[in-house]
Amino acid sequence: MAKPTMADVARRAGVDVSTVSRALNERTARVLRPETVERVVRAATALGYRPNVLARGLRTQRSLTIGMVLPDLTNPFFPPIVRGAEAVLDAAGYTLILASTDHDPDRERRVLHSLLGRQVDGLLLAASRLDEPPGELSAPVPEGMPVVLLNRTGPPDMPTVVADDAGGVAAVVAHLRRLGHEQVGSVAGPQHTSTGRARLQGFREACEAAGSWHPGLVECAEVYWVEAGHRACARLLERLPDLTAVFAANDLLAVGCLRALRERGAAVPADVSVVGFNDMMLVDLIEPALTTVHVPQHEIGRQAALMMLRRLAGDPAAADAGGSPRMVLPATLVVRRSTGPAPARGARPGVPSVR
Amino acid sequence: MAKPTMADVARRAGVDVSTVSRALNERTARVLRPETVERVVRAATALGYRPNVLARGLRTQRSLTIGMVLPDLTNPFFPPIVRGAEAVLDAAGYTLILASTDHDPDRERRVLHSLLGRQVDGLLLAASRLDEPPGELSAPVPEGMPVVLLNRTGPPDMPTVVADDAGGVAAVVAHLRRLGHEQVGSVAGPQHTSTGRARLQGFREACEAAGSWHPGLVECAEVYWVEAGHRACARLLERLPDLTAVFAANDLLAVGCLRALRERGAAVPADVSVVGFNDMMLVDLIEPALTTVHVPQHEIGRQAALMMLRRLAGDPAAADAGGSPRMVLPATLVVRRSTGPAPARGARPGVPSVR
DNA sequence: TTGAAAGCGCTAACAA
DNA sequence: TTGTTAGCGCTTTCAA
Repeated sequence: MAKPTMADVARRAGVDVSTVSRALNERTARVLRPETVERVVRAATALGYRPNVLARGLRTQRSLTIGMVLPDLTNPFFPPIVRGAEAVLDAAGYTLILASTDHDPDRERRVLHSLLGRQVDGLLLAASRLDEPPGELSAPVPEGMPVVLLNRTGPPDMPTVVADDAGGVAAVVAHLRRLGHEQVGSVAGPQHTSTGRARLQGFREACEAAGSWHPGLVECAEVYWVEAGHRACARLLERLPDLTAVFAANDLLAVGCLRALRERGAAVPADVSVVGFNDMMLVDLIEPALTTVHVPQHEIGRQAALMMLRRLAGDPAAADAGGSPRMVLPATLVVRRSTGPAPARGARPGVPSVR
Repeated sequence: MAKPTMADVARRAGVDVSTVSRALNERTARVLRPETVERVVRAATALGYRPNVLARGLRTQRSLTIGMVLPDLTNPFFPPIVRGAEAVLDAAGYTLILASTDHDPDRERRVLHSLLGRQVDGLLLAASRLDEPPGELSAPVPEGMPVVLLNRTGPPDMPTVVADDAGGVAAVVAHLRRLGHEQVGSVAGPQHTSTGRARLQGFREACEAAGSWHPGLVECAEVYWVEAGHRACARLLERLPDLTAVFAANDLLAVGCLRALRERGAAVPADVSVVGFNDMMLVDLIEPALTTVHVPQHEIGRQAALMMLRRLAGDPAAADAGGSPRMVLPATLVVRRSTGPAPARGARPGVPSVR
């Protein structure tokens, strides 16, 4: 017999299926006579019985499944987040279903549609687009469907877990100022993402506080990818050849900056300092080891999942708090080799400075 | 009304649910009067109806779901594979469910159990352990459940997609010999993985062919991770201080080797050449850019998924072929900066050679 | 061309 | 303490 069902177990144990159901369910097993439970369990294991989670879900209206939507699993930023979320959801009996959007709103719609069709109990969104009208997602999510936003912001009434972008950027700018850099440029992230905006905003505010803000200091990359950073940095250097430091809104962009600078013969950090964001795996191994801002990815996933579980449990505390918890996890500067003292005045990129 | 069901659509369209079912199903819609279909479709969209895939699955005995088991999503090797598989499965209407084992047979068992409970239609296994008796998995997989192995080998009757490890390793050894290296050591991968074994085996054969084989040339890492590579390389150098080249069975291990060599003051590639395996993202950016063997990860995922689809379709061609297709995808050497000519004889690591 | 009815595997009243 | 019954949302015979 291919897949034993509850009826098979019932027959073998000489009881009704409902008794099997009760015996196999933690909560209801205690109402049965222990020897009955024993007999059922024995029959079940003998047959290699495995409950059909889908059938149960159909009956109980809970699939024990959470959908997680992200732009691209290939971006090293996401796997640790996934593992973090997976760890807590798995422990609670939930299964995670991943879906990639490739930043494509159309794909996001399709993907959301598919997840909803699979009756997910909740949605972890790491990819909501900011340019949608607040309160709307790119696909209609049913009333009351628990949603948690990760590393993105969205409608104010939606639970969110983000890293402290502004704090991280402020630390970066302070670090560079301390090293004597006055001309600090930035390769910003895509401005349809909330991290892209938040980090640019943070950069702007930090510069303004230091009295050195100028719109020309910023060049935006279209996506968080090495090539985009390369191009954006090239444009930036074209305009501001005297730059002594560049802050990239993302490690991948920073790597692109490193390349652009190398091509121009500028030494890092002797001529130009470079800072990234995220502290992705392996960026401590590139040359020079990248100074960056560490974002607690695993913890972001964990906390988002915990928030989701609270929602699913209908946590009264969460409701009492009067709205949506917005969790901001600290982002901390990690100083490595890609930043150094500003070159002596008058020195030019390409002309190795003596430090 | 929270979630409109087929009954809601039927009521609104003034037909029976069975008619709704027929109207909404490509295959059966053509038996209905076009205007009926039209009416049903209109009612469905008006209500924002979304078919319940779980309920359908319960009835049709197909969940349109494939489980993929892998050791660790955080290992950069896997995401491209996942995307490759996802791309073809998604196009065929299937959803992928990922599960991580962390190399723990116990977790693998649990994870498999969970996937089977979710009624997956097939299993993509990137993590079967080789030390299980052939023909057995670490959890009982039901008769007839389609299984495809990725980047691992297993029981001979099981469809498999692997990279050409032996060919890749042979190219590595040939490359190093051409550069004049005679003392080539290897930091091998964990020997309970098939890639670990295949690459060690390939290394051994290549050395034997060159008449330079010696068991002492190899040191095994316990896992594919930077620290493990670091330790293994340190042990290797302890024993063979005159080594001029080391082949690591994996890029992460190679990065560990780079660290171990740096600690000992050996320059790469001037004193010692280092080669990795896999061509993981970002290894072209570390210093020195890593010479490695490119493994077509995305393609591995794609092909495995295609194989799975063929199985699911009960492809007669596959059956006619008389057994399990075993696909071997070419692995190609990518020469970058971490390999160079062997240092002049007599030169010692730590003493910069003049080349 | 459409409707009626049964049933996928399970849970949860309600009875006994 | 256990069995009977109904039904979750859907597909698929079988009739009409």
